[in-house]
Amino acid sequence: MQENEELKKPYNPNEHEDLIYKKWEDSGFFNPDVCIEKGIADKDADYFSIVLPPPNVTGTLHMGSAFMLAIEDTMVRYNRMLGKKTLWVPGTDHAAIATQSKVEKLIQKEEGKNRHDLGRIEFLKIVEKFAQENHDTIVTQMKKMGCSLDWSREAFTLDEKRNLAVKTVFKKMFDDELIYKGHRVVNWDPKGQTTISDDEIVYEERKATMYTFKYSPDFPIAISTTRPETKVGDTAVAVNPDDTRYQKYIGQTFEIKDFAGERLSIKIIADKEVDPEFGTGALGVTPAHSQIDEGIAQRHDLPLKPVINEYARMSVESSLLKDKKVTEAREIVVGWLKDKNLMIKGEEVSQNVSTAERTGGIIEPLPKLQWFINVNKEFERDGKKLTLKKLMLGVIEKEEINIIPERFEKEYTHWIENLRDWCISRQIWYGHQIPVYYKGDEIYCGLEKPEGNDWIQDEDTLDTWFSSGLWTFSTLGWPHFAEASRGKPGPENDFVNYHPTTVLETGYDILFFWVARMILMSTYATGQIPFENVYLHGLVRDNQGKKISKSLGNNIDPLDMILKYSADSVRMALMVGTGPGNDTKISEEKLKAYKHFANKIWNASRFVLENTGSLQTSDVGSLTEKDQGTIKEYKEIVKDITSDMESYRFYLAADKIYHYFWHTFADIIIEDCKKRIKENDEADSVKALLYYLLREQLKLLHPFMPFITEKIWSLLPDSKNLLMVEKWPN
RNA sequence: GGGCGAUUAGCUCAGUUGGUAGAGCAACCCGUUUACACCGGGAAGGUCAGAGGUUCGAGUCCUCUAUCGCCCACCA
Repeated sequence: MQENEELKKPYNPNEHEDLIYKKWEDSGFFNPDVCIEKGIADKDADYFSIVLPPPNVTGTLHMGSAFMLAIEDTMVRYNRMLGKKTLWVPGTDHAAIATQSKVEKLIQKEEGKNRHDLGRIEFLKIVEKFAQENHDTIVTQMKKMGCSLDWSREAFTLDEKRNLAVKTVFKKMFDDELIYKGHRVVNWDPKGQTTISDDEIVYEERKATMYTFKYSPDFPIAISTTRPETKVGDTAVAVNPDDTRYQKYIGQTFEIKDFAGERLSIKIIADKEVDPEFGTGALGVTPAHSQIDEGIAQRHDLPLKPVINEYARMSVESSLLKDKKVTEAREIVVGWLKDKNLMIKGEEVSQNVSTAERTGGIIEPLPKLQWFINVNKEFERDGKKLTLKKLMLGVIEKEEINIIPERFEKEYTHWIENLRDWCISRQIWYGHQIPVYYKGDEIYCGLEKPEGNDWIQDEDTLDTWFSSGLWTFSTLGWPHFAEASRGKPGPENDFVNYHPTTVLETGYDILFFWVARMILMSTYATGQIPFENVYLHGLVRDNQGKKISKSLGNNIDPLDMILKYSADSVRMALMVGTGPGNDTKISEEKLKAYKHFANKIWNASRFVLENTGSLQTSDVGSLTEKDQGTIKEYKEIVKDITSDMESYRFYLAADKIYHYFWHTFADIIIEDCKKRIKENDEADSVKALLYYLLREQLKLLHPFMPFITEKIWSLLPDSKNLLMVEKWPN
């Protein structure tokens, strides 16, 4: 047969995949407006919408991204085949500090310059070029994976539309006094020269020495610390109110004339947070350089005494310590204590050191004037008193949002309950500049710079998660939308047509960073939940179970794997058997297994088409009783698979269709039909059965293995439309 | 310190609501006038981490223990 000439050759995915993707793109069916226009989706049909978690433009896609894309594209294709108005919005994330610090490292290495050598405008040009290059690679990678994203709606977290959304939300929060500027001890990253939020800290376990000493010979209480250099900033010693050893000193103030060249005034206070069992049971309070101590200081009205500056150097007058790096200062203070016979002991302990996630810098808690989102402040909404925290908790408690797997709901709730105010200002250049303007003592927050020449905009930029928190609605046209346009097609009406989104699919590792913040931002700014379901996937590990990373040298590039095994095989290898919230191991054996499966599909299709000739539609009614029974059994499988798809059990659905195709259809049904063909027995029934089962299974397989199924579909004598817009069987 | 997950064949893992233990890879035997050797058939391999409990019935539910892993807190 002429039309099946292509099937005679072995399946070569590289030859077909790009061409098939082009066909899909040209069809316009990635865009729901086109689907409605062409009658693929009814204009009154349900919608299925999902935003792509925007990959960071810091780099290119890894196996974890491929996993995410496979799951999401499977969902999207399935729902499109159900006839829903299906929208998957693509985009990328500027990733603020991550991108900036990466570019800073690059120019330091290549040109020996830092960002200040270049200036804000010049530096940003380089960052933007870097971002653009990565963006382009990422887009290519997503197309290679077969993602049916609506490229006409592509967004970037730092483009103009998203900037408008950011400014609008900021102003709303500012006016509601949920955003405030405050002087507080923040996490300062001396390496990145910026504040970071609590969530951007990673703890590294290191060995340290815990020193126990007295401030002066006549000071009555010994204290312990791993950071003696900060002790020049102490203004109190806190003890537990019930600790009988120290009760007599509570309320007294001791003047210490010389502590490593500094004068200290130490008040003895009682605070129940102090653990009498730990160390000496007394805590030296350093209000300026510890967030816990800051809290104690506030309760007891203690003065703040900053002794470390932004460069992690000592800012005290003591000639011993002035301008010394904290690590040097530590040695100096230890030496001084030993000299003066004040050191009682030093023992080795392991402790968690706070480091900045993106730069690796050791965090120095410092008092700084910064912008915060107040998560505990009450505000009115529809006559009810709310806080952002309550808003975030409520939607999970009331089950407006369903998290899959369920166990993460507990983790989410626990995290919110312990949430502190979110520091959103960053001293970096790449990001959304804070929409606040100053003129003398005047302060103005607004979308545009106010009239008059003397207004100066706040130099800081926003935490990247501020803009990604708006992602579900900033990508759908908010704040520009009109309720009256519901049901009318076109991107300008997306917010009313597609929000709340149906599902958010992302890694469990960013549940707090991102998912929680989207819930906060969306419920606050739009009054709508951002999504109805959250599907969390796990990490992709290597076949030894190790986390995949460039530094470990076990990095697997999805593009290499696609080239070697096909995009369909990569997708299947990632999907089969990996339930939500579970990590998966990827190995070449697994990829090979699904490459074999693709080959199986190709060859079985060849066999069927060679034997069914120009048969077009299967007249299932004329089948023998036995063959009708086979189809009945098959339909049970379809029902089962559909129910798995509906319940987000893609890992099971993929496995079931794989097994049915190979071990029932190919191994049993085809083998049986071979005999019947040879004996020329019930030829019409055999043909109809084979053609029907092949054609139907291509539909089931399509969301998982879109390329090969679309290719074979195009070779069927009766394929008129693209398989991607065929109806899912029932 | 608090929380969560995992423990099933040599290896990697499935097993959705409790109903006679499954797949892939590896190893073993047989098969190539063939849709496919990127294959087919067959056989082998498991007191489902351990102990106790609920049940007519437990890999699945409950309790405890052990080992491994992750997250959160951060004891100064």
